Amino acid sequence: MPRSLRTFSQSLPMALLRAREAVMERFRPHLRRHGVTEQQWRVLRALSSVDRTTAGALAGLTVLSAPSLSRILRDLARRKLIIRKDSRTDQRSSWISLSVAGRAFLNRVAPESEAAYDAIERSVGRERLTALHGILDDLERRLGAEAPGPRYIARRRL
Amino acid sequence: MPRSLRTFSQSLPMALLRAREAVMERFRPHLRRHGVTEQQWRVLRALSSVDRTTAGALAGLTVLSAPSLSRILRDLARRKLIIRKDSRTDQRSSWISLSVAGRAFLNRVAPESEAAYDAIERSVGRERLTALHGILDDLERRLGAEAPGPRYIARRRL
DNA sequence: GGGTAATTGTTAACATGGTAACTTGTTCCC
DNA sequence: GGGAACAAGTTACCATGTTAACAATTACCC
Repeated sequence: MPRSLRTFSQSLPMALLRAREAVMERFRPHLRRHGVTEQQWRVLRALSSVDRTTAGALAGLTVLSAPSLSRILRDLARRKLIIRKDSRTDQRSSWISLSVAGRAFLNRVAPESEAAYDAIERSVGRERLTALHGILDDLERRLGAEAPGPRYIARRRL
Repeated sequence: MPRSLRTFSQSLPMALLRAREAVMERFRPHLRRHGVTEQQWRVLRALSSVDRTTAGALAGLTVLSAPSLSRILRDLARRKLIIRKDSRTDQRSSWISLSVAGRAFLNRVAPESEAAYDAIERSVGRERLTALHGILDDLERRLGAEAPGPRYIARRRL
């Protein structure tokens, strides 16, 4: 087996991509059934944990680029799942929060999501999942410290 | 700290996404400099390890959807980095392989990629990386076995 | 062997992701 | 307090993701 071959299948980005793909397979069906995309769901989930926030902070939390988030927020606002309210202190940005309908939507979908997650935990094992989270967090910390680049938005943990 | 909040930042899909993002940050600059997208690079890398293959198999290896791959192959063929040759036994598909130019391109870019990977290994630690690969593979095996869905293309390892 | 079903890959249509450019507003700092 | 640098968000553009429909070929199986 030539070295290059082993390298490709063992490459970290591919391994992370495949793993994430395998996990998302378990969530996509019911997100689809409820009519939200994966990214929209990320935004709603993030909003469910912060009372209110700005677009920039949301972009960091959800790992979405500002332009993508901008469109997603527009659509979610159209569907009345979120509310935007102008900031008084900074007219460039606005406060974003879940609407009552948005919170109701989350409460409707979240249980299925939890169930899927529980199934994953049963398949993989709690201790292995815990170990995985630990390593992923550590990797992120060790790699994330450098080369923030321009217009970097801190992807701080909640 | 409410439970939902902890759940979001600890969700496995988000953790995998953030980790992959942190890793890709180290590769994007030089891919960009060499004028290939992340997905094009995945295809070239996969081709570098298989002599020749079909579109379906490539889709599995690179975790790209068939339509996306179809476009990418068209573009890479236009740039003369790959070669397509009709199969004799099955006229629906064709054999895809790197061209000489494609191989030269890989040899030019791969060293930088290797250097980035080495830097990651130094930051994270070899044993931690090995452990991570092990857990990711295991997770994939445990989750991937079920629900293949229609038109499933086996994402078998190299 | 011949009709039906399944497979392979492509194209089309539309939503999304990312980069860069742009607009507007804010901060800095002299 | 005024001009330059910076920051937040949106828009424009192009590559990709996704779903469906399609064409061509092959496999099934009666």
